[in-house]
Amino acid sequence: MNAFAILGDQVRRRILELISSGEKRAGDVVEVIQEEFGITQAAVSQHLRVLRESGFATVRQQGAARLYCIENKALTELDNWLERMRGNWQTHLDKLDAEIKKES
Amino acid sequence: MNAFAILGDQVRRRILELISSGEKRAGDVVEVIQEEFGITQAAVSQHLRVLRESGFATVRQQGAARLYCIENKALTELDNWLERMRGNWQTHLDKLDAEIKKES
DNA sequence: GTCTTATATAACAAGACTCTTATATGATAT
DNA sequence: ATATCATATAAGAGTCTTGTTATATAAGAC
Repeated sequence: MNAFAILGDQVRRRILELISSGEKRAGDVVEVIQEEFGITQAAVSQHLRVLRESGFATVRQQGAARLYCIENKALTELDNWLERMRGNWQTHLDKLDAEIKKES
Repeated sequence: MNAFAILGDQVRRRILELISSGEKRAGDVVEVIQEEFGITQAAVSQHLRVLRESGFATVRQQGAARLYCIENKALTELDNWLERMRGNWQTHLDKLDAEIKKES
């Protein structure tokens, strides 16, 4: 799965939001997601795994708990792509502008 | 499909790149995608449809051809989300910084 | 050690996605 | 009107995703 596909899932986006402001225990994430989406602990854990393996999140053990934290490197990839798209588009608009000015 | 899911597909991202610098005939898009991904005209047409229906692209008829163009509104949605994520993350980092300074 | 708590994994079912081939539509040319 | 070109749609197959239940692992409490 590529970075965009990872974010294609609503639940994963929400998890990222939850861990983006700082470390959260897996259990706390589960609690919120369960309330909001009504899915099982297992399902949430699988999403956490996807985020881990794709580099969107990092984990560390703390006692019996596991703390998840967002890793902004992956977000950067997305951002770069959007930036490039916007760039192309803008170039196009600029050309149109130039056309219009030439005509008038 | 949400905006992120739309971009989850490699082919669709490539199509967006192709039409981001200005209008392109469906046929021209098909040609490039076919060469790069080896899929049929029908498959490309289906992706174009997804992009159309999700608001990522607009079309207009020109003779027998249909011209596709990127619509940047949808990209904005993604951008906003990334911005917000980065914001949360940054706030978190700032807090850590403050912590460290207090300690030293 | 045994029990409990926190989390991950396995196996599988249901549904969504993305192709394919075949066919339809709609514009242009003759 | 018919043929052709450009593109879209339909129906179906295979695959991928995302859930579920059941179970495993691993840490801490007693």
